[in-house]
Amino acid sequence: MAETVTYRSSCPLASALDIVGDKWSLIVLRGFFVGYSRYGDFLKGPESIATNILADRLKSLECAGLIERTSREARAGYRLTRKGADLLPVLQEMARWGFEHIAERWQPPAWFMKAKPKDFYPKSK
Amino acid sequence: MAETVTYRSSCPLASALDIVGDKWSLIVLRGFFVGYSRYGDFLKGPESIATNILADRLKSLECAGLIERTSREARAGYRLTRKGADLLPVLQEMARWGFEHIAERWQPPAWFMKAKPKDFYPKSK
DNA sequence: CCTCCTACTTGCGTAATGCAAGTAATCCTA
DNA sequence: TAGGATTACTTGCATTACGCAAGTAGGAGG
Repeated sequence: MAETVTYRSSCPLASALDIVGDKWSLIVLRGFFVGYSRYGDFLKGPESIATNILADRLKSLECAGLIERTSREARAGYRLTRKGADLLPVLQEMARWGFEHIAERWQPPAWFMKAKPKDFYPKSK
Repeated sequence: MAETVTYRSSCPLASALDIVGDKWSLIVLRGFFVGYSRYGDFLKGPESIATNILADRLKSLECAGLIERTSREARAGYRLTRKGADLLPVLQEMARWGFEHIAERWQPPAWFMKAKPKDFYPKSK
């Protein structure tokens, strides 16, 4: 796994994709918005992510500053940072699009579509 | 290249990612919103996409119904369908996030941030 | 102490991406 | 209208990401 992100250009969209532009990162992020916080929670999601991919994604999201560990010890959980929580609108628009344009998708819950990034900011410390 | 999309789950977000969840699809889409329409246009973008990847992405986006060829002949251009144009909000939110959270990114142009998918719908026929 | 559970790592095969070169059908100029 | 330039790709091969199955390490409970 790469330790540092290398950007293809200075385009904000392209750079965002250099961080989350893969098959799994945004799925893992989605987990945080529905209340997941520990490794095992994500494994139980409906897409059945492989254990090595999950470990890898958690590391890269932490490395990119979108999530952080709740403690230094083993068996710690993870939580969103502001940077990570601020991706919520992207997930919302993507979910809206998927529901509208792909047949037979689950309807995104209203609470999810109405939520604000601030609702998921880490408790101030 | 796969001819048909296989969905990991019925989650609208996950399914959207099954279509555009890779390093390049949304970058190619971005091109259409800034006026690109032909193969060579996309090659000149700031991220220097490889020719084989571009050909592959154009095929898969067409296959998924996000874009269509302007004619059946060789040397044809491509254009967005409604389904493709409707992804604009996703790109906008991603660009907004990238500009806000990654240092020294280009500021997304105001016209881009204010644009509506309808502005890019194909001419009715 | 011994076993279970959680949180990972490792190994290995397949698929996606990246780079360079090649090709075929136009188009453009002389 | 011949011939080179241009456009729109394809092909081959190396590297990186993903997917599956199995293994390990360390704390928690009994």
